[in-house]
Amino acid sequence: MTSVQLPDGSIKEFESSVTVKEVAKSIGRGLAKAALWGEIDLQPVPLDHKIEGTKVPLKIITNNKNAALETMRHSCAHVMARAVMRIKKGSIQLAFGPTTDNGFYYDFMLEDPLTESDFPKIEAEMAKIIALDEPFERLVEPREKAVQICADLKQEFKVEHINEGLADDETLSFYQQGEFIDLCRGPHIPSPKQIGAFKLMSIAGAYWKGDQSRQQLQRLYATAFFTQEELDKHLENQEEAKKRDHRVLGKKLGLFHIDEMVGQGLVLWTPKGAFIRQQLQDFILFHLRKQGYDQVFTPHIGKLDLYKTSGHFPYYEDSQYPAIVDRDTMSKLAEEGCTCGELSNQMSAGEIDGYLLKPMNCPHHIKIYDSQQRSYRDLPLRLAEFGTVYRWEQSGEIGGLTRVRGFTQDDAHLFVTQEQLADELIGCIKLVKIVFGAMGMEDYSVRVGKRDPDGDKYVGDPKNWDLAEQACREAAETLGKPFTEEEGEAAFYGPKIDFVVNDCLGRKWQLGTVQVDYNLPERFGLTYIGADNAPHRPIMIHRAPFGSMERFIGVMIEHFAGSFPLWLAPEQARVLTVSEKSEDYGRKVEQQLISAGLRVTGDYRSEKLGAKIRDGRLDLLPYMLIVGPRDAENGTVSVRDRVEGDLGAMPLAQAIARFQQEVEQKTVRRTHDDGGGAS
RNA sequence: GCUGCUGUAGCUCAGUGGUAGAGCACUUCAUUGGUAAUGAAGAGGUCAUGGGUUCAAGUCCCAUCAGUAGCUCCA
Repeated sequence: MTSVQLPDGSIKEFESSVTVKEVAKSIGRGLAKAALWGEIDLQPVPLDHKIEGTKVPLKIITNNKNAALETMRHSCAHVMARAVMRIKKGSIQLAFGPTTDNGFYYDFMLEDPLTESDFPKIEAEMAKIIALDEPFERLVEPREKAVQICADLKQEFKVEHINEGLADDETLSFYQQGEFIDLCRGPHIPSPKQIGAFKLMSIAGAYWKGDQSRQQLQRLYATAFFTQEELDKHLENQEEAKKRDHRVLGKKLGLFHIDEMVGQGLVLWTPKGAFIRQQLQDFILFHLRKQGYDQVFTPHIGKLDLYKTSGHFPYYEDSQYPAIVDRDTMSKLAEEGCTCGELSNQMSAGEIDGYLLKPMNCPHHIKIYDSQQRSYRDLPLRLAEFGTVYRWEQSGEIGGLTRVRGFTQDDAHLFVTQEQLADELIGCIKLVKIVFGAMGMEDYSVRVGKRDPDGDKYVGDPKNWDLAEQACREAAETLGKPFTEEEGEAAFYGPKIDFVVNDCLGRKWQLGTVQVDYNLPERFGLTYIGADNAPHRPIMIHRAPFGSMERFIGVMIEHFAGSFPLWLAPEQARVLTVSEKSEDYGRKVEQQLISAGLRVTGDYRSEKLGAKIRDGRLDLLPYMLIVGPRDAENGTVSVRDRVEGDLGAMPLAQAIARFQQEVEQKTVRRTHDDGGGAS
């Protein structure tokens, strides 16, 4: 008599000993098919494991749970580490080897560093280890013994981790497979044969415990799946994702250029990309006017004094372009043999003045606020500017449009009273909603950053902070989608709401942001005269629905996979002539469309129609207008739609009306094969 | 900034120490066609930059610049 207790507490009874597989079968055929292995008391057991006894606690692990995949991948990480230890000479320190969304990695410190040329050897060794089919055996040891084991293995990271990271654990578990033993919480798969297919992906540097001041380790990335088909599918998806990468599409579609000679992270907008950017600006401007914003312009530089008052200099000096010093001062300093360090010290001390390329727009806007006396009747004052700012981002961090050194924020600063704060925040959120809504971007996450209750770095009255955090929360609620509240994520000057999207490779980027600020009004001594005829301190809201035009457009290119909706497409339609005989009619059609306000070009080459259509498809044109003798005779165009394909001939006026309506309504139409939006 | 990889024609890439290559794009000519590639010819290069090794360097070594995967950072 054997009985098994399932995770839901139910008991299954059997006449004699049973295998895990048989238990699964007794529950259902589907489960038996999906079952990969069992788990008894955290110990994985294979499907043919014989269960005996009463009330044996059994969990059946299936393929359709991510947990199974993660367990298998983590076991594969052990196999990989074991293979590396067999292959590489010299000392090898193991760090951590967790799973990630797409696979797993293991961190090593090696005397003989890894390179990609080691991959085939490591993969072959892994295959050998898997073929041996040795189980992962769990060992539980008391602290002292555990430390001793790691010390004997000369695994100093593990010793440190037991003493610090796992200081509260009385016992520690290890998993051993053949000669390889590793401190590990588990669980593992019952047999390495469960690792269906694996592949080493890349090597990268990573700091021990994520701390830049600690040792830099080598991180070996890999992935694994239960079947070769799944791995192949994954690799194919990765390839597809690369094709919609905005850096690839930007080049292919001629949207922007970044030139070595101009400088790292400095974007040159080509006509097509500039057009898209202008459309987006016009779009948001329309809504800003409706919401009572005032547009301003401010210069790209400002005196150091401005940033000393704001507190951005010298505190953020390292992430700014060096200050601009006037010519006379510069030559005097050069004669004195002044070093960069001295120059910087003198600047912070205020001994010499200079100008900074603006790293943000707020100080300039504050000075506009402060340029006249303000009454409570003037508030809220909303100053908006597409303000270009420059930041000295670390060289290794720069890439494409998503992290650059010069970028334009769709910035605005709202000067409000405490009573107005909540409503104004809701207004800001509304704009963000309009932006994401117009793009059909639904897949973004919202984070409300609150102060750390134990922190002491925050400026402003705690009572006002409570009100502001509450206001942020309520504003976020108006989005009608879930958001996270994160303690300690607020800036020191106020709470904020951030909007984060993923790019085509799964990296997260913050786009829109709405931030409450108690600090700058204080530092600049801003006031307004209240109804009580006494001066009061306004509160500032910094907000940018797009975030930066560069980053937003980068993410947007990937979201649409380059197939922009008609209102954003730089080239909305192209006239294709069937032969040169129809060129006159084609040019007439092109001209009429242009007169109707559409962005249209013509392809009058002596190519075959098929070739012209192919080129148009590759350029991701929303519409192609095919004209031949038949159309010339009937005054029609044959419309080829990016989504629907050939729509047949229709009168030119009908086609124009259709396009104008689609532009007017900012319709977002998605083809089925463009992935449905990675962002 | 750090670790790994990469840099060859406008683009995508081949080229393991011995005369610089392909496809696409471009130009010209022929062709005049109805929904994803007509044919032929031509032009196009300081092999990222600067040093070094060698009889000889696109190829090997070093440095710099840039790109890239990741780490760290991001007012």
